[in-house]
Amino acid sequence: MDEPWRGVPTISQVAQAAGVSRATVSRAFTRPQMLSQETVSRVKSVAARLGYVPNQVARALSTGRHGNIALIVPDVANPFFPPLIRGAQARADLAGACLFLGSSDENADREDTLVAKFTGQVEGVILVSSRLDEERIRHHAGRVPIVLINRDVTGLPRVLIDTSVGISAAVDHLAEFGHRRICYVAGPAASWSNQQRRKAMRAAMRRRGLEMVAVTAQRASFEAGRDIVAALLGTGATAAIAFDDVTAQGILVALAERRIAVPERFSVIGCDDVLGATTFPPLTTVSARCDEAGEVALDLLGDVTRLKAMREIRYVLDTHLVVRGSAGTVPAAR
Amino acid sequence: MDEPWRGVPTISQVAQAAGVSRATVSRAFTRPQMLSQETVSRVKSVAARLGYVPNQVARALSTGRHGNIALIVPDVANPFFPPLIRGAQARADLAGACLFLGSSDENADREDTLVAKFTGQVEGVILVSSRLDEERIRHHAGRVPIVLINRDVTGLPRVLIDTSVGISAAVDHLAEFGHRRICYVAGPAASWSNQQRRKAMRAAMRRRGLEMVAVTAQRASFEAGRDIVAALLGTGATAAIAFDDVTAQGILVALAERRIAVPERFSVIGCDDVLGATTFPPLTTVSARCDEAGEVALDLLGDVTRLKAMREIRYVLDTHLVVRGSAGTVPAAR
DNA sequence: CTGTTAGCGCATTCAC
DNA sequence: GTGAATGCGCTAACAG
Repeated sequence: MDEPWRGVPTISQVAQAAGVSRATVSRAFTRPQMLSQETVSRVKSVAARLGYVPNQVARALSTGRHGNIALIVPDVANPFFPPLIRGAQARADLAGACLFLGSSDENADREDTLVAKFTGQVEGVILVSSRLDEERIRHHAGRVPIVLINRDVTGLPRVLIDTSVGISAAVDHLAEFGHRRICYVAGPAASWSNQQRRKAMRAAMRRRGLEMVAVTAQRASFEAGRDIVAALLGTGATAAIAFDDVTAQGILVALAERRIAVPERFSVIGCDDVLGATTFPPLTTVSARCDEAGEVALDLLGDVTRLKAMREIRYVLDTHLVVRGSAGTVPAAR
Repeated sequence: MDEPWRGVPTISQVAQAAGVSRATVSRAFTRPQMLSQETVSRVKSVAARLGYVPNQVARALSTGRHGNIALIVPDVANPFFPPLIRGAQARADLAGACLFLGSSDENADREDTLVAKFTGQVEGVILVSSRLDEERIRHHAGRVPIVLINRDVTGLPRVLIDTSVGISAAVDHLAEFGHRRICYVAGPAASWSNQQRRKAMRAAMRRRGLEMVAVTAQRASFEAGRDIVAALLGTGATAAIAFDDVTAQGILVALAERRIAVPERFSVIGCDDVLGATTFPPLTTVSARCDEAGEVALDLLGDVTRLKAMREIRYVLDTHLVVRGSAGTVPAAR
């Protein structure tokens, strides 16, 4: 069995077998209404018998469009992204498009390489939580339509998950429990989300007249969260709001290892709501609609390529606090 | 700013600007060693100035190869797959290939559609935990090179994660703790892994002279695991081995909700080791090298397409038990 | 070493 | 309604 998959027939073979011209076969697939009912069905049946299927590559070269789009995320393994990918995937299906996936490993250079590799092979790319600097993003945007998720670059279409209201609610929630010194556990410095969350928390804390302290995790990961707790406890804070759920989960486990009960002796709140109630105790968190972000981004990309012009679009998704069991009364006040 | 990304120059423009033929420009990029140093650098500099970049689609049509490969998984959001995707991704990078991602949603028809959509646009496809029946898999394999992961179809190249030794060790582990009636919490019926695990457990139990019972979760998910505990407890078993870690985690949480301490009153062991120590208590599990599976599959696909022949390859990855804290002494024996 | 010629498989003007 | 001709952008013989 040598090269069994090479047996893909071309349009010419179908044309010959059906006794029509290649143009007719082509039209039978792309504009059936231009042909007589009979011709269409005859061509199609012959095509089916031969197992013919239009060559997408050739079609793309001819028409200039193939409907492929690229999605680049910092880390496939981070639970924040799968729902988003799934959302984009669903929309791509609806549009008959295929999705290229790239994982930059939180590395700007790798992300740069990926975009370059995809450009010319896709009709548009979606950059999620891009670690690229503005200049490089603009550079790429000049070569291929780009939609940003969780990155705020003026002039480019972007969908932003605005966690500020959720963060504010989280601070209120903690304040009502009597917490006065709260720590922000920061994520990647290059992350727009991180900057936005930090800023939102600072504002909320100031408004409440509370004292904000901060520690920084090296990376958005379970391990980073676990490693940060010594520093976290050192700040004297009685509660923490973490950059994301995964980091919060790391904190939860490290606290459990130290026999520090949550929320009795320490409260922690996460961000993104990607873990659901799978932690112990179930994590109180700021809910973000990451699946919707993926859907919207793909739709936007469709608009952008269809309109053949890059419009200034800033689509903002809001958030809210999901109260579960990881935040409670401040120890001193018990 | 109208269609700013349309300004991509073609090979002809570069050729003209550099005063050479199109073939020379082509060679400057694909086989520089065929040209004089000087010509190469001159062409490349002109190309760079014009912002030329070879059109991958045209190149693919001409050469018949584009180095794209497709990866189809049942559910991107299931933590089993991201590491695998990441492994494949890494290898694809090394090979200069781009990765198409498809998520079938555990649905055979959708998977079927996806494969068809990708075929003709990729050089090969990797099917992970395919839900397709053998006939359909073979059908597709006749049109495009296919490598299977966790699906055992004779004649097709496949990489299998053999959990039987790990399962056996898990049973031993539980037996040593005094458990005599152990429940297998099954996953998707169409899953090869599920069948394999069930069989391995049955064999191990029989060998030990223990009593095996079983319940079936609708789907491999946290919720399914949580919903199954009533039935699980109803079996009278004192321990459970779950189809995968996610299901096990659901069981853990449901048990916690019922104030049934793990492992004091009930022991649970997972499969895949995709959660690490993120659960409470940390999950004892059968470790599977899912990232390696992705790497191997991609390498295999490379071999297959390079050799232009589909060889019978059956690559088996083994597993072992990772002991953490979710299994312990049987209640009655305490 | 480099230019010339000829397609890759398809969609798309035009004629008929 | 359908066929013949042309080109998408590039690579691959074949010359020279």
